[in-house]
Amino acid sequence: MTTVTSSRDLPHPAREEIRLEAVLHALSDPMRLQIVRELATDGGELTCSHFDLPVTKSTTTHHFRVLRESGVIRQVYRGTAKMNGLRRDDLDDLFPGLLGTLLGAAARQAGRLGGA
Amino acid sequence: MTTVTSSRDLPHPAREEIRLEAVLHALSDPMRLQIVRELATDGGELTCSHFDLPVTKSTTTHHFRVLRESGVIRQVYRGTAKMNGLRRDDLDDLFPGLLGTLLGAAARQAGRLGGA
DNA sequence: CCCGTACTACGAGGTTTATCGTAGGAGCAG
DNA sequence: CTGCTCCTACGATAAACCTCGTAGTACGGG
Repeated sequence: MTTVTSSRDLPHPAREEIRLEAVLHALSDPMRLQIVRELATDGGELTCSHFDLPVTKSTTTHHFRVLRESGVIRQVYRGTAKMNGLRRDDLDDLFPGLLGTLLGAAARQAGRLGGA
Repeated sequence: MTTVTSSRDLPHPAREEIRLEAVLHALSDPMRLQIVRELATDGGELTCSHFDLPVTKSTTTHHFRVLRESGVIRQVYRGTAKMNGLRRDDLDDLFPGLLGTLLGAAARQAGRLGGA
């Protein structure tokens, strides 16, 4: 049972290699924070093309790579599509509560800025 | 009772102007994260010169300014010294639990990397 | 008034970053 | 095989960032 999901493989940092500074830097970009927020509310995996960001496709690819290389998301090919998912398990293990608090803070700010 | 602490005043963002992205960006630099960690463990106010960072004085000034302009710390002159303190009240109000979780994550990583 | 201490302002250098456009590879439907 | 869709790689550009050194300001002590 070799469970081949795809042929192309993408480099991810191991759990112990994830650095807090890199995670914070990754999330300090509005575009990337938005991506992570959508991934969190969905809960599962989303394709790159699902996101409708106000930047070109090239730039979107760049942001996804920053998120992956910092250890925030996991990316895997499925056919021609590339699925993206939060590394919730790893992040919660390394930094308990961080992801949740961060998402809460982002939601709070979004409500404050965009809300009535 | 005019409680004049100093003549020079430094520009701080108001509480509602503090942006999560700016806070995360400020804390994504190892030097600044270190500063914030020391300020947190101390609890009170510390002078700039108290910190012994592996960079020049100019660079240290720069980092303190980034922290102030992002709303993470409050700076005030007291004589020739400049006192630095965390804006715990404002941050806790805007982003409940964020500062604590962030400091916890930083401590955890420091223990993991530097510890036995 | 002069000097020392504490911090800043400004400019420069080198790296990183965000963004784009074009060209191209990998998989799937005919 | 042909085409289509999804995504990537590369190069370019302009902005931002970290770092430094030098010169300078503000305050307090003698």
